[in-house]
Amino acid sequence: MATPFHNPSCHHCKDRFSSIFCKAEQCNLDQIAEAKVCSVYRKGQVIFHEGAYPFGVYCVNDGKIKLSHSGDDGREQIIRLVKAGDIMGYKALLSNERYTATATALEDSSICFIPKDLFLNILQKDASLSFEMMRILSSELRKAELKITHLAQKPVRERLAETLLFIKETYGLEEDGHTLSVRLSREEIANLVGTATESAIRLLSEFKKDGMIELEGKKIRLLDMGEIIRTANLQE
Amino acid sequence: MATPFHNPSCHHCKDRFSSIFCKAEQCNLDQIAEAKVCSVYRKGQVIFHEGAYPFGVYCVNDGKIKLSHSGDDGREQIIRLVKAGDIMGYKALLSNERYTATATALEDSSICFIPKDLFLNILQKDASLSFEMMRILSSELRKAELKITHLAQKPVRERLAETLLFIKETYGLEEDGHTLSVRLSREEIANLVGTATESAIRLLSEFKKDGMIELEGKKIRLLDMGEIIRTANLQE
DNA sequence: CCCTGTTCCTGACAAATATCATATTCTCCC
DNA sequence: GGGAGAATATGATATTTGTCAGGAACAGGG
Repeated sequence: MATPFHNPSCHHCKDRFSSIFCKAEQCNLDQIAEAKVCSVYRKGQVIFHEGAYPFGVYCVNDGKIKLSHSGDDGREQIIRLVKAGDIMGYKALLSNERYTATATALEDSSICFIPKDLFLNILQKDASLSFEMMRILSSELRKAELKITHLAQKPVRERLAETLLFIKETYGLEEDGHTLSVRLSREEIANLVGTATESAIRLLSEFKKDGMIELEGKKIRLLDMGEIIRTANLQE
Repeated sequence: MATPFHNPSCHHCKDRFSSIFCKAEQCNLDQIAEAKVCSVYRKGQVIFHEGAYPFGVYCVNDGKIKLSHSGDDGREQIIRLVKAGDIMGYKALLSNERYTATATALEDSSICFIPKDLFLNILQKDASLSFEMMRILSSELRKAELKITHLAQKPVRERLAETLLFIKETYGLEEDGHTLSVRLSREEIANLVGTATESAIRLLSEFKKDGMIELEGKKIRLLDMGEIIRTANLQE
């Protein structure tokens, strides 16, 4: 299972200015810093499971995580990519229901756990934290609705290009300025796009043939951003 | 344009126990009751437009409204059906961006408008109201993510059956216990399902032939709920 | 190092769905 | 009531996408 380790301090967390907690009042931050438990999860490890009851909220200190639904026939649909500074598991907590998604580490990650009672308690007291929470929820909802529209209306080719851009937005590029700084299997890419693995593979090959990208194992280099954006056919 | 009329009182609103405002403190409710402006919108009228800036939040006193994105190629995707007691326009307000959806009345509706400053102000002060707001956002997000999974993984036939169930859940049935109490065009149904209008029409005909539903103009009667549920193939 | 299981890739084919064309029916307005 | 325009219905066809099959490349463990 996950390995606990010396808690990194919230006050020195490298994401303390970008995460939701940058809005929290100092005294509340102190409480969180004291109560939280941090653990290291290895690549592939599950942080929480769809169907389980939530006991708190997770704040990613470092690493990359995917959140996915397991569809009826067992196929996975990735609904969110989580990065350092992001929190996860709040939806289930707020609506007091079970997790609707499974969180799996895409690489070794260190993740802090904040107990339910404390988090909800602080949320009640700290208006600016709860406002920030609403902002996050609104923005996720907006993205989800856009994704619904695109799934319903855009062909796989456009959605794949869009997904590449989305991965870049989320996790950024490596030092070379081209390579996506996350390693995803073709199946994971397909599950992000919402298509069959073979279709994703085929289209990636096409993109490569067209000079838009370069493939080397799980490395994906975005060569022609202009053409990728054009292929994604975004208007909004 | 919309016709203003004598404001219905929040304190006697038939939805005061089910809407988000049932959680608000009394004094805040008073403020809202005083500041709000209510208007009647005729069927087909637009309440707010995608791309416009929000000046407040809308609370539906009576009627039925659709919220839709206009896709790149002009095809509409319906992302939410709104009923009496629901609020709308909060996403744009909270994230301080423009509307991402257009709200159109599906039938004559009376809708209250609550100015932005007041709403945000009260949200800051009233912890239980803002908690309720988070609950609503979480639940919408959950629904949106489920829809993403289904769009990506389920065939149109199943999604259509699911959509019929969804319409029933949202707007309920008429007195006969079978007829959906909303009149939607075939195109609107298709835009809810995320498919071509012709496909929706064809499948509705099939459902009818199979005895699951009965069609009479825009009236849809759900005859065999068991079979509809089975066709929707819901597991979650 | 080799073996084994997994992932990746490509081709052939099948199924699902969209598109186009054309009736038919409905609706609303004069 | 009659006519114009829209909505609905249905068939034929094209396109997109998924599925299946088989081989190549790769990764990890003994």
